[in-house]
This record gives sequence, structure tokens and C-alpha cells, in this order.
Amino acid sequence: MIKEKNKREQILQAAIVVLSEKGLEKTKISDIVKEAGVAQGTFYLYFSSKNVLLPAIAEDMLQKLLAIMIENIDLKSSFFNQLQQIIDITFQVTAEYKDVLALCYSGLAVTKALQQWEEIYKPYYSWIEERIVVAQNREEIRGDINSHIIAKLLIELIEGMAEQVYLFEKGNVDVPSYRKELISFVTHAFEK
Amino acid sequence: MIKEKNKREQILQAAIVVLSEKGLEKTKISDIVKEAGVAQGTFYLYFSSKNVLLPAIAEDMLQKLLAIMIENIDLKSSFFNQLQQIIDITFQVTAEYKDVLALCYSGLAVTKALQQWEEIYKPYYSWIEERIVVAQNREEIRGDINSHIIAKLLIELIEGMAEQVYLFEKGNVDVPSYRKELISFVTHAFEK
Amino acid sequence: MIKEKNKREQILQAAIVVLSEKGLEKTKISDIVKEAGVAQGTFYLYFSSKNVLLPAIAEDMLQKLLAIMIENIDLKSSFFNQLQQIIDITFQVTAEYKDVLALCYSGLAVTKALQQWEEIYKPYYSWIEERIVVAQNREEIRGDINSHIIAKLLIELIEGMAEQVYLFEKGNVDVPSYRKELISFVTHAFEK
Amino acid sequence: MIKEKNKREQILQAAIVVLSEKGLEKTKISDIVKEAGVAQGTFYLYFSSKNVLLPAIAEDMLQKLLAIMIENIDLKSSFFNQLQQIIDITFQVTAEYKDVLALCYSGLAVTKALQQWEEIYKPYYSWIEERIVVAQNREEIRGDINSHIIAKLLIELIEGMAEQVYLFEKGNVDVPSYRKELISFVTHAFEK
DNA sequence: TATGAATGAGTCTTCATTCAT
DNA sequence: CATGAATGAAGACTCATTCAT
Repeated sequence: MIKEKNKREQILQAAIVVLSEKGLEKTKISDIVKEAGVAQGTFYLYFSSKNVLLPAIAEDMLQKLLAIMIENIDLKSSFFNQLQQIIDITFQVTAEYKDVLALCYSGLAVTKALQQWEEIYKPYYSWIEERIVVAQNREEIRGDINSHIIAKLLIELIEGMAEQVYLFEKGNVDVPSYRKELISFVTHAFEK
Repeated sequence: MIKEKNKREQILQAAIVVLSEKGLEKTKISDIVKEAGVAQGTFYLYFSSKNVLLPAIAEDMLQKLLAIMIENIDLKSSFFNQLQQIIDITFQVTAEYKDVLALCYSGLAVTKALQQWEEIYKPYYSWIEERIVVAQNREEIRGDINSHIIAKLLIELIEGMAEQVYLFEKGNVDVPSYRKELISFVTHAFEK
Repeated sequence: MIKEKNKREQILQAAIVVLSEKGLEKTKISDIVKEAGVAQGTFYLYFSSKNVLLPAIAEDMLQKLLAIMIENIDLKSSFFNQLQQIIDITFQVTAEYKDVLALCYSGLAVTKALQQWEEIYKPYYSWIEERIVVAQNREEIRGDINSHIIAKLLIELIEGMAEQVYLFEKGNVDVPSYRKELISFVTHAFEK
Repeated sequence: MIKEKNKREQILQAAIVVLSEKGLEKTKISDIVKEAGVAQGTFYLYFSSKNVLLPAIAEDMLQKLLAIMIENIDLKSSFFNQLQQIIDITFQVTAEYKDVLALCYSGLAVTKALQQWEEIYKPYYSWIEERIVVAQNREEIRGDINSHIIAKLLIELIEGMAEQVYLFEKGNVDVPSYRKELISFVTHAFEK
């Protein structure tokens, strides 16, 4: 049971807990509302159906991730330093929320609501793109980079590796090595 | 309806067709068998349950992809040339089978059968890793690369971008630019 | 939205509107209160449950119908003249309130509250019966008629035909012909 | 439990039994399938939803009623004799199936599928109309009657009275008197 | 009186799976 | 091997009703 406050948030957090435990298919609305400590019908006061849950969670997650990034990353430091921090934060958050994040990352296959996912990712894409543009202006990195495309590529890559590490090879993998290789790879890719 | 031959293959192909159209949740066994032109019960003669379908499809797909790679890529050409070809082939195959591939790439979240996916990808990983190792021995690329890890990173990245291009931004995206940026990015990353 | 005044009446009128539109099964309390412009809970201040709605509406309707009859029918005119007027008024009222009336006429089957409907119709039956008795005393019609039974028969018949005309064959029927045949039929039936 | 045979028929008969007992609103699919001795899902093999039950039953009933009429009524006897028989059969059948018939007669209010009901009644209307036309040709009854309209009127009237007798005033009514008055009424109405 | 958020029992419907033929 | 009618467990969703404010 999760503490009172805003009912929608309450249900959302409960959904994250239950989905992490059971996965998408095995999660029943009844599990979620039990965890949230509300009635079955209350769920439908805030979410029109089971299918809108995943996008809602993804949005929630991504907003949190972006908030942590913005708070922690020193925009005055070098791009490569920022890059390391972005990777570290993504790895940490992925480690913490691995199960739900996997659901989010790949939720598209189930819901087929591609457009929506783009919408959700947009602020994150923009923020990363801005970092690249700034770095280009500072002449820290290659100038012949399409910042828009590479922002997506970068996010795709970092999230993908974090998934690899924490989801596919649960623990029995040398995380620091993966981290190091990833940083090295993208560093070389960006370098002049 | 798909032509007779081997019943298992017949059902598998029908499953790909239906899954592409309807997505995972909305695909029923009854749809698949109708498309395959066989009886409901026949499905269970070849597949123990609905859940083994996705891995079976993924295996099928990945084997095809790898076969195309092996057949088309000139192992004597430079690593960077091979890289371009790998990217092109992945883009082409993704374009053709985009919907099912998305299902495969991200099906893990739903089925939670991670280990199995690793198993399926293993030969592909190995083959890519071998390309990297060969290139390192030929001193075409950086030597300080963990070929095992970077093989995964590379596949993850290429498939991720192909998905981006063909799934998220259905057509209304400048594919050649994405391709060019991707090639440029990985080329720089590998370069000495 | 219906104008303020007496809340009970307000809700009743809203119920008629919504029931006409949606039919019994699809009408929810939430629809009615929205139409009435009151809160969900307010409904239960005036009606103990959803099931008391239909009888309440029927009573309302029948009182109106009877009031119109009493006001418009010239008791001094001949029975056959009165009969025509009764038929005309029933047709007019049915035309106006066709959907709710159908609900009322046949609502019994759903609620199974037969007795209640008898109660509601009683004043109407009595008034018609009185017309028949008066006509018999005036020797305008056959004397060998059981006024009590024939009153019911007459109401049943007129309402039934009005329903036929306005409900089943929405407009694409020759109303004057139906009216003429009905008048002719009952006239012959009553004639000495 | 009802004996095997044709599953659809089995379910239909069970539905009639249960609906008679419980009425429309309180009848659950689970009750019907239990009575029919089949599985829940089997219902949906033969009926697309709960809502198609009533029309299906009505059709079944009306076909039976018409079959009985055709079998029992002596077409060579006088029209007035036939009329009596029609009334008697309608009363008998109504007495036997009163609850379901009420559901059928008034099912329109719930389902709002008027057209369908017209379709179902069509053969019955036609058959009655034919009786009227034949009688007119034989010059047994008034010639100035619109057989098409009066057929509907007659059915409406007879069924309405049967309903009155067996549904509204369950038993505590003098059936023979009602029958006698009805016959007398229609006889006078048809007489030259 | 009036409100409307919250409730939760109730039921329809779906669909993977089985099995007698 | 193949069939497809039958199964029945499972769960999403609805909506009349309540009650704290």
C-alpha cells in the first residue's frame, strides 16, 4: 500500500510497482488497485483503460529522468564530461527501474502507438540536441554532425546499452567494462 | 492464405503476416490459423503454446538476416566498407519486416524470456564480433576495443536506428541522412 | 440542459429526453443528471432508485394524456365523435412522445411490475369506461357490451395502432389511412 | 438441463426457460448456459451477444404460433369461425408462454431494433391478411376494409388482450368473458 | 439540500487450449 | 496427422449507489 496524496499519482506508482514485479501480461487491474489501496472503479476515473497505463508511466519516467539530468549535469563542464554523466545517470536510473523501463522502451510493440512515444521523448531529445549544438558552437566536437539525428542516436545507444547490461545479462556482466567501452565509443565518435 | 508445403513454416509465415498487421495483443491464434489455412488444433501440433511463437519468429528472422549478411558481405573488403553494407542490409530488412522486427526486438519486455533472446542473437553477435576482431588484426580500426561488448553495441545501435527510421517516423523522415549520420558516427568511433 | 424550477420535475424531464434518445438499457443515471444539470447524488434525493423512474414517467405521461382528453373532448357530442377525438389525441401525443411511450407501454416486461402499471392506467380506464357507459345509456351503441373489458380493449387497440404507425413504420406509412381504418373498425364494432 | 440435439436450439430453449423465470434484466448468460448444460463460451458460438437473444426467441415463438395456426385452422370454415380459432390459439399460446411473449412483444423498447421485429412478424401479418382477403372475396365480411392495415390491427388487438388477461391480471380475471367480448367486438367490426 | 468522488459487486465476453472424431 | 467444436478460466470494465463535505 502506498501513501495517500493525489489518487492518479497513487495509482501510477502502484502500477509501476506491480508491473515491475509481474510484467505487462500478468498484471491485472485488480493487482494495481489493491497495491494502490483504492477501489477497482477508481482506476477508471483516472485512466480510460489498461492500455493507457504504459504511455502514462513512460511519460512519468522520462520526466523524472530528464529532471535528474537537468539537476545534476554541469552545463559548464566539457561535453565529454557531460556525456559521461548522462551515461552514468541513465545506467543508474535503468538499474533502479529496469523492469518498468524495459516495458516502456519496448511498449511500442504492444500498443503500436508510435506517435505517442515520439511525443513523450521529444523534450528529452531536444535537451540532448541542445547539448550537442552547444558543444559544436564551443568547437568541442565535430561540426559535421546533424545534431537532431545524432541526439536520437545517442539516446537510443545509451538506453540500449543500459538495457543490455541490466536486463539481458542480469548482473553476470562486467558493468564497468560496458560503461567504459560505451564512453570510449561515443567519445571517439564525437571527437574532432 | 499461404501455399502448402511444410505446415510449421506455413503457420510461422502466417503468424508474421498477422502479427505485422495487428500487433501482439490483438493477434489471436484463430487469426493465424485462418491466414495459414489450417485448423485451430493444428497450431498445437507444431507449437506448444502461443508464447513460443515470438521466439520462433525471431529465430527465423535472425537466421535470415544473418544469411543475407554472410551471402552479401565481402569479407575481403575493408571493415568500413563491410560496416556500410551491414547497415544497408539491416535498413533494408527492417524496412521490409519492420512490424515484426519491432515485435522481436522488444518482445522481451512482454514475455520476460530474456535469456532466450540472448541465445537467439548469439550467432549474430559472434559473427559481428569476428568482423571486429579481424579488423583489429588487420589494424584497420582501434585496437583498444572490447570486441565482445562493441559487437553488441553496434547491433543495438544499427537496429535501433533502423527502427527509428522505419517505425517511429514512418516515411516522413530523410532516410539517407539518417544512414549517412549513422555511418559517419560509427566510422569515427572505430577509427584509429 | 433544462431550466431550474422543481428539481424532481427537472430530473424527470431530463430522463424523458435521455430515454427517448438512448433507450432503456443504454440510459445511465449519469446521462440523466448531466442532462438535468444536477449532481449524481441529487438524483437519489428525489428517486429511491433507477427502477422507479419508468413508473414515474408513465404516471406523468398518462396524467398529461388524460388531462388533454378531458380538456378537449366534448362530452355532449356523440360517442362516435368522441371516439374520433380520442383517437386523434392519442395519435398526436404518441407522435410527440413516441419513444418514451413505447418504453412505458412495454416497460412492464422489463421491470415485471405489472400491478403498478394497472394502478397507473386505472384513472384512464375509468374515464373511457364512463364514456362507454354514458353512450350505452344514451343508446348510441350496443348495449351488450361489457364496458369494463371493452374500455381496456379500446385503449389497448388505439395505443397499439398509434405505436404501429409512429414507431414501427417511422413516417413511411400512410397515417390518414391507418386512422381512417381504425375509426371505421371501432365504429362498426360499437354500432348497434 | 435440456436434452442434447442441436446446440443452438438447446440454448434457445434454455433461454426461454430462464427468461420466463427471471425476466430480462436478471437473466445472466451463466444461468442460460447452466440450464442448457453447455459451457459459457458455447453460447457465443451461436449468438453474437446477449442482445440477439430476444429477436431469436421472438422469431422462434412466432414461427411456432403460425405453425399451430396453419395446422389447426380450417380454411374452409367461415371467417368468423376462423377468427374464433385464431383468438383461442393466441390465448392458449399466450397462457403457456406468457412471460417470454411479454418479453417479445415489448422487447422493442429495450433493443430499439424495430425493423427486425417487423421482419419477424411479416409472415404472420401476411397469413392473417390472406384470411381477410379470402373472406372479402367470399363476401363474408365488409368489403370496404384495407386488409393490410386491418391485419396488423387484428393481431395487435388479439395479442394485446391476451397479454391483458394473462399478464396484467394474472388469473384473477374472468377469461371467458374477455374472450367473449373480444370475439363479439371483432365480429361486429368485420360484419357487413 | 446539494455535491461528485469513490466505491465494488456484478457480468459479459474473450480466447488459448483440448480432445473426440 | 488433421480437424474445429467445445471448453471455462480469467479479467476488463460498468454503473447504480453511497457518503463525507
